[in-house]
Amino acid sequence: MRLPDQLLKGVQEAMELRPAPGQTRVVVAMSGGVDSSVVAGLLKSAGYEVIGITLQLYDHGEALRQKGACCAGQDIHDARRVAANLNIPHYVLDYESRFRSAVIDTFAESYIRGETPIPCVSCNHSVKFVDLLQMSRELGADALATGHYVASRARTDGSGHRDLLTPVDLARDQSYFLYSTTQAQVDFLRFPLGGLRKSETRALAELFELTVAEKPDSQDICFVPKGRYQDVIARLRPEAMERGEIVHVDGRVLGEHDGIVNFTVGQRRGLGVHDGEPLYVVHINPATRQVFVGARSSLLQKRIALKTVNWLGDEPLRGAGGQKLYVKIRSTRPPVAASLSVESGETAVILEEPEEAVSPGQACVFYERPGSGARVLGGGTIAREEVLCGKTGGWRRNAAIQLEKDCSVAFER
RNA sequence: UGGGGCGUAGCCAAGUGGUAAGGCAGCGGAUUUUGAUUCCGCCACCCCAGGUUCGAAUCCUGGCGCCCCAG
Repeated sequence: MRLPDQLLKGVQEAMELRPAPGQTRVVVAMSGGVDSSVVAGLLKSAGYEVIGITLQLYDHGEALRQKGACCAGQDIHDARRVAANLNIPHYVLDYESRFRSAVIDTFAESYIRGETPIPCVSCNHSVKFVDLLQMSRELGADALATGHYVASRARTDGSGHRDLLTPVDLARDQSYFLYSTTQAQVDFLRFPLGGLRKSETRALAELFELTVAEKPDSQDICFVPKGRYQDVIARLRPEAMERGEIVHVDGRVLGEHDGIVNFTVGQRRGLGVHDGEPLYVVHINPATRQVFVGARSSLLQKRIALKTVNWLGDEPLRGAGGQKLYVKIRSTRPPVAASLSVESGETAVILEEPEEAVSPGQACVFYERPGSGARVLGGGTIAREEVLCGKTGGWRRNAAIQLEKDCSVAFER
């Protein structure tokens, strides 16, 4: 099959690799899905020397037939077939133990701490962009390409670095999951789908006659069979399933729950308690196993403290305090205006308008502006920094919402 | 054992003769490469038994249960 010259030229330009494609070796991270398969096809068609690598990340037994997963069982077969059809070398690497410690264990730890983790983030910044990237270098590759819907572009300041950008197809934007990618990793990575819409990718898959052309998009956590992540945690850290109180922010105990693992800040359903108006999880205290709930309005928050911040801006993070930017605190909503605060080593974001359900453990991702082609300036993990009131069991946050006047006992920062 | 009130889904609750609002909780689905959110859909023959009526959750009678006031 032959692709339009314009498309191939576009791919080459987006890759921004020095020698001609024929002298350039690119490793493609192939998950077995449509997107990364199309990337392999595109690069091969554009003349690059393509090597496909698929990571085997978790058990190939029970998850074998799971739909919408990646990186195990059927998906590995799919990737292998695609590579064979495209006539490119393909390797399957066993990263199970690495994945278990870097992603699955971390995932469980986070819930134990009363947070809501994003396994895709830790997978990207550990296994994929550290181990796989290292492997790519060892294979003599000039770049590692993935099927993520993000873009990147060489800077014009002569630094030799690249910027991470939001993609054309904002409905598919995956930059939220890639904020922790370091500058060095960004420099080596390429994202050939950043300029395409998902529908175009599907069309290309048809054109390449890929067996995965109609495969459904992946969904849910890849290593969790049947979407019950609680089961995974229960096996790893049973203490996350211990019962505890469900407490209204005004101090009333409304009921009991079956473990803090079942809750995330901002959650409404599945609480099992009622109070006339809808109740949302407002705070989780892992030490006492209390889950605090309250009205939707008590979820509003303007200041977001961050930890483990990754900064991709021009000047060092230290000097970036006060910088205006846009942030996303969840993957599926457009970024909102905010400013950066860097004080005595602590990074926080001050939102121009309060947001509800800022969930600790989730990501706060920085953008220079809304829309496509915007620079991703990094991001951080949303930290827990609430203050509990020992006296009444009531709760307040940042003094912004004062529910109790007599709060004196401040702990867990 | 005098007086008064009440009994509608798991909870709150509207409906006083015309064929059961709404909210909370729950369940199902859509959306989503995390978790959530959001959205859509589902969810009662009205304490029981008789009676009046073309027709009763609504009226009458009798039960049963609960609450309050009084002593």
